[in-house]
Amino acid sequence: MSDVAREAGVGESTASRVLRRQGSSSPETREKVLGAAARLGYVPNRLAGTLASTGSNLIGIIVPSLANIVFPDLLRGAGAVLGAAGFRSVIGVTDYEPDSEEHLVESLLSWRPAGLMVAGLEHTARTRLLLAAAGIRIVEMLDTDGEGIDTVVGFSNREAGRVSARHLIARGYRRIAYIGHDLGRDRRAAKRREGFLAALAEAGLSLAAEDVVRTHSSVGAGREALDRLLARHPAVDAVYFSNDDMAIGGYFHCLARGIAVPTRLALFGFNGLDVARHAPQPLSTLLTPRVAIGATSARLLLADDPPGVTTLDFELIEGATS
Amino acid sequence: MSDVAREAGVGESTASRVLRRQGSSSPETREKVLGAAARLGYVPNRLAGTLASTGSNLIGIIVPSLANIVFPDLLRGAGAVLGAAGFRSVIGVTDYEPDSEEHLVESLLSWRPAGLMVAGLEHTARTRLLLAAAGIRIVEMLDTDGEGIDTVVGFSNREAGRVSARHLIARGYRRIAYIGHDLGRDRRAAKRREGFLAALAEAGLSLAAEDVVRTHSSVGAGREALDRLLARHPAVDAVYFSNDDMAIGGYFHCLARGIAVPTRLALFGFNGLDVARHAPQPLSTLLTPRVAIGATSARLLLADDPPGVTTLDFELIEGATS
DNA sequence: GCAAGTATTGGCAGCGCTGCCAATCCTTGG
DNA sequence: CCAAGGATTGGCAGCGCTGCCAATACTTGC
Repeated sequence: MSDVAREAGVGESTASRVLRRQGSSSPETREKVLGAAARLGYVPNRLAGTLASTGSNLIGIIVPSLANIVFPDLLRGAGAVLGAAGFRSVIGVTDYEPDSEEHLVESLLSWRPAGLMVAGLEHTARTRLLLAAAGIRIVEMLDTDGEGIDTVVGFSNREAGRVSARHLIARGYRRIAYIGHDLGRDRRAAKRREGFLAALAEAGLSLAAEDVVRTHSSVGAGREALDRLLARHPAVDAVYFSNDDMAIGGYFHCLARGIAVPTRLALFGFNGLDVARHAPQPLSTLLTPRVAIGATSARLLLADDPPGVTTLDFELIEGATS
Repeated sequence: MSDVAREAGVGESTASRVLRRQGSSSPETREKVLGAAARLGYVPNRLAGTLASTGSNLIGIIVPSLANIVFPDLLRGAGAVLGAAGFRSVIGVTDYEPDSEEHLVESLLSWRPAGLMVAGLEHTARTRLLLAAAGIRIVEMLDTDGEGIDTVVGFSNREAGRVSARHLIARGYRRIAYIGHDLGRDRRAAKRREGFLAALAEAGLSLAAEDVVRTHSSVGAGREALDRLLARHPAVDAVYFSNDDMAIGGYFHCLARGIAVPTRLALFGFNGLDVARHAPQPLSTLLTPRVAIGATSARLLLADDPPGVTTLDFELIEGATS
């Protein structure tokens, strides 16, 4: 920057002020500085800028995965709001490992971000400590079943499970099964299952069958799981899937095997993915406002409201598979 | 850090050395410093660290979108390699706007990243200038049809289009249509279409019909486009889609309307998405090594090989829809 | 027991910028 | 024409760390 100042024949502070369009400067000075900067191909150094001033324009965002479109959707919503406000996102992917999350929090914090967004409420004790002590706004996303550190934006996964169960029960299904994926790591999916079981219990029912794969969720896994489950429990009349990826797999299995949906077997998912909504029979599922949660989280991160919980609820999509 | 040094009763440089596990230090000193750091809840400041030293551990990654799983896949591959090497990704999303890309490049460059990864070869003149002058490794991903700035990792989209056309021709289809999405912005999709048309021409054929939606690609758009196209051109016997999202939509339309695939109508996509491969009839498509491209790009970014083009080719999936 | 290493340590400049404050210039009103 | 007040400008410390170098402590071989 001092090169630019010299080239423009002005002081460093003046150059700095012009380049940041902050404070006052005469039009001629501005022109001189901008011209010099352009001539020299000057690219500011935000490291130095941020170090010298107070706040950075970096926002850390931590998600468990990028393989499931849910999280890119979240990033998309957040990125749009942050980008428009001149902020940049630094992404960390935990792979659903709490320890990995802890490292990422440390690592991202060392960049002195203006705020941190993280998916979920479950963290290691040290992660919570780091976040609480960071002195920046923390937003936890996608879940409201538990204690937040600062700001929380999402919905109740337990309630999502309950709503799904009540829907199936109301439709008359009684031999209801569950098909899920790695629940030890995906805590939100586990909460949905809990809520689902609780609502079944309230109706005097229990799970007719269950198949939980060890891998992460995928269409293929859902398809295979349903095949397995029906082989063992042919009397099942409805299946609740841990998410739409799995449910679409189940739906494909039914199409392939000529299993009538929903007369012979009902299917219910979670997320309201684009592909699920445009299937020949739109999948019955819960639409989650993922992009909106990302956007709202970003907005709250940049605002300075008091800590609190913002609920952006899911919406029941009746579909044609239940 | 000076607080930590004081608390530990050592000099700043010693503390710095211990905290970076670099250079030599006695076990006792190390213990003292680490203890002090833990007691004080010390979080290093990489801004200062990077400013004082030479290189940062930030890598800028610029993609056009997060709505299509292709790009999260790319990020996933890159992130895994980068994360393992202690690097962090700063993401920018251009929304397919070259000007937006230019701003992002500037903005990311101001963080003095150790390298920059960007999807595609098409940039504004100024973007190319900025990238070429940045003095860091630049990797352009997903396309090899054109001039790269430094390192290029991907495949030929034009060739992908050609291969797809030849496949359909070899299968005996002659009244072939194209269904695509916003080609002005998605240059790679446009190149595939070009290659496709070129191969048709080589066989003495031309497009029997075409429907290009203005929006970005989606299952719903593909479904509607096929409906429209068949209404106007019922004789079409095969459709090449701009990608699997669109093709899946087309497939769903066929299922819903009872159109026999591939006997009455063949469908061909691009990308080899999970959902497409597990459909009742696996979609005929080209599988692109997106995660591998991300990973390879990251690896080359961190290595210091000479500039060049690395081709990671797509693979023809015969599927059951052609 | 001593010189010649080798391991360990601390001091300090400086990375490139911004914030503060003082200096200078230009208006305006009387 | 002059003083007061605002606009514009420049100098310089310092953000928190690392790299360099000199100083000190400990080994080893003979």
